[in-house]
Amino acid sequence: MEKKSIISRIIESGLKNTKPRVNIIDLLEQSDNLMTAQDIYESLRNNGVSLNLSTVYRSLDKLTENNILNKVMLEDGKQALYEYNHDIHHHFLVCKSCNKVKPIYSCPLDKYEKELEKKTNFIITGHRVEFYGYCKECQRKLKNNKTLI
Amino acid sequence: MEKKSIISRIIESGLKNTKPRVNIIDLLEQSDNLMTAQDIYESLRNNGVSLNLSTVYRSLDKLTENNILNKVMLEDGKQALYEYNHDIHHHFLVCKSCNKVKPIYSCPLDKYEKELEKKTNFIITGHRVEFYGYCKECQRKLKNNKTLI
DNA sequence: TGTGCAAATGCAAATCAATTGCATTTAGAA
DNA sequence: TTCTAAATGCAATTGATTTGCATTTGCACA
Repeated sequence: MEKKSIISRIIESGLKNTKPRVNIIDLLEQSDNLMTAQDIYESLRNNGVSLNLSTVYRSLDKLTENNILNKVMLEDGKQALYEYNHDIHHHFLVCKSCNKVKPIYSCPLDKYEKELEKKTNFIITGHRVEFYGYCKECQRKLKNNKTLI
Repeated sequence: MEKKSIISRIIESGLKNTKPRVNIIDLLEQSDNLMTAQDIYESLRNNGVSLNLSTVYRSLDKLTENNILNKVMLEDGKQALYEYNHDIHHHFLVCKSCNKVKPIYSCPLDKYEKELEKKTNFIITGHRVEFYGYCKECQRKLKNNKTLI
């Protein structure tokens, strides 16, 4: 995404257009992988952007609040992951060996969710689904080494 | 569950039968709600059981490793929750207002999971689903107060 | 029924992600 | 250009969880 529309998204949210925010959004928008606050901090530093880790955390909070980014907590619950919010409903497929996280852009739950609302009297506003397993590469490693890393 | 079968489960796992472990399993087995390590620690202390918080954490780890308990990480990712493992596949319905967590004993994903395995070449070993929304009681509060707690 | 030893515990200190207080800087409205 | 709320940097703090180490305990085996 060009810088201009990143800046628009920031400003339309009522946030100030600052370098750390533009850099963070830009980085996540380019990235194929979800990133932790620390990942983001290091990646930007390595690319000559000077900023503070607490600024990264504060920016991520604001940008997540304003739906420019998504915050994702996987099963291990160690660190939060962030992704650019493309406004496309999706879930994740997580490899338990290499920890790669792959988005899945189909969702089997729409009908089920409606049923569940009726059955439970809840108003359901969202759901979270993750699949855990082993990716093709790690399956191959398993075959060769008889052991997963 | 009677103490005897709790002890059997511990011993069958190759763990030592200790008071903290029996107490923790017993508590979670009785409990209607998922509990944090802190919850468990306080509840046992209040019932006259003397034990240390780090013992609670270490016990929870061992008992989770051995599938006697389940560790659950919700979206907020603040504290881990634990439940007795009844070996019945289930998911959760979480109220975003009062944070109540309700287990759901139906699962819409079996067929979908198989499709996904084919499509992605992953071997899928498990999945996690949570629904987020507002429970009946909190909906009522919303109506009355025009604001959720 | 005692003995030995690995496993478990208690306690204090450490870790690690994330948050906060406060002084300084900055974006952007007027 | 000026002004002010918002954002940042830095250091200190928090809160959940983990770890090191000395002590205790469960339990296998004599």
